[in-house]
Amino acid sequence: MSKFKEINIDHLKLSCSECNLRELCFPHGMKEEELSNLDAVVDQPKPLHKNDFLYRDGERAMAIYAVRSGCVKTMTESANGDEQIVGFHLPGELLGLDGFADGSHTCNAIALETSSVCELPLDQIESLCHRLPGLQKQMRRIMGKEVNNDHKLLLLLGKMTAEERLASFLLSLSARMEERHWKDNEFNLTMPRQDIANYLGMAVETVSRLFATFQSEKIIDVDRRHISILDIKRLRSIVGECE
Amino acid sequence: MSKFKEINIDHLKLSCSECNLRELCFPHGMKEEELSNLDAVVDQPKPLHKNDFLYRDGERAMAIYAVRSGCVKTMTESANGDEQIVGFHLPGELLGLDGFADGSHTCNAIALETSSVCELPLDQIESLCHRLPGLQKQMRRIMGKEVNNDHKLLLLLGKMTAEERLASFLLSLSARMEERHWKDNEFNLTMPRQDIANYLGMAVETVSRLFATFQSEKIIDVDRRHISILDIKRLRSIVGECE
DNA sequence: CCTGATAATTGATATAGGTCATGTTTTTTT
DNA sequence: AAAAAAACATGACCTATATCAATTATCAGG
Repeated sequence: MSKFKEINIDHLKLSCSECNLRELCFPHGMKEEELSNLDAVVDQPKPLHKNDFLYRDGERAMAIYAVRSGCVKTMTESANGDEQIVGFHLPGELLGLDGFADGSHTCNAIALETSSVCELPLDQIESLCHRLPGLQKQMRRIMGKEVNNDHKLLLLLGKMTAEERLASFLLSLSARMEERHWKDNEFNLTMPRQDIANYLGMAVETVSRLFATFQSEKIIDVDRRHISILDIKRLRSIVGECE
Repeated sequence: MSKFKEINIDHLKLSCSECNLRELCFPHGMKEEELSNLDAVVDQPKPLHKNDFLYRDGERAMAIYAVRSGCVKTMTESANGDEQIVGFHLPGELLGLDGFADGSHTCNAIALETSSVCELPLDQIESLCHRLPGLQKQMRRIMGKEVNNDHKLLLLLGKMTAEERLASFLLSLSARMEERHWKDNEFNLTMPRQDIANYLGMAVETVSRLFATFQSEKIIDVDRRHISILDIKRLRSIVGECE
């Protein structure tokens, strides 16, 4: 038995000003006194478990969300039932902007593993943005980022080969790991191959085969969901980036 | 010689409150007195000619733009030089949000034909949104729409067959024609086949062949750039929408 | 610790749609 | 009006990647 008392950290609210993700998240570029205003409205509900929905297509949009830990995927559904994953959201990344157009979400947000999120309620955003110019500006930046992200993905799906897509995916993950001051050459995939395949617009089998190829070419090392990037230059040259 | 005096309509400013596109554009949902505030800052520079750039990738973002007449395409460039068209913007539709992330545009915006646009200068947006809650709300709606649009396109590129893509494209155009109270079953394409192909992630030849197939099946009538939709139900069933 | 279920790999085969080549029509330039 | 250049169409062929099938590895629950 531990001599420490067990406490339920679910109910411990971590303030934005103390959050180590603040530079990636809502608070980016905000002043100290603005942050305390933000803290007052940001809620942290209990964590999501694997496969829990954060929100569903068609549901009324109540908030925008920031991932605090774990990973959340967003996916659109088509008329005839097939789905396209449009994003994997890592800690510090935001989601829920799809509800801005007409007040209802247009995609599903599902936790890939146990994850906690922070909520910024929509009904408070208006007044909050009015009081905090920093937040207003950050909101615009966030949306711009989302749009740019989507554009990159459109380019990937529209113009790249399967090999380029997977290389691009790994590079994107690596870069985002670095942003979080985590190891950028060694990380775990939080999603199954199926989800990677769906996101990149190809078949699972192709993902498997490409992982095998990259491994045999000593570009990466794959152990189940654990990825080590051995030759990032090769990855970059595959997607066509000059050094 | 005409007995009427020639006037340069380029310098005639049409106010937002009088614009017949106002319900699709910035003014949507705004009150009468808010509109006059909007009018005061919206600029209408001289028209763009075919192939003129409205803005370029990397350029500092100065404004967000609304198409008033004509059509403007936006395209992203990849590291290795290939391009993906991410949108065709019809009158009343907005563009330029890609500059919100870090103040610089990340795509090129090019006129497909002689087009005029209205500009809402970025440096005035902040104070204007502060004064006009209606604009603030509309800005959010606009961004949500952009995100939803991109998601639909991701689904198209990630999951649909060439046939479904082209059908989907025609249906989207038709719906947008209707929004503008134009004929929704008969319209002219403003873009060459090459651009359609690029946008839909396929080869020009495939676009040509599919137009021919659709025509032979009496789904549409194609005469060069003129499209008549003969059987919209068939188009809907191709993309998998139930009636 | 087993056991069915899920996830991942690997091989064989098929095909949607790309690429190449050629011809025609339309548009632009001189 | 002629020439050059785009834009578009159509046929023949090919390839990247999907699909199908079978096998192995991993995981979640009793």
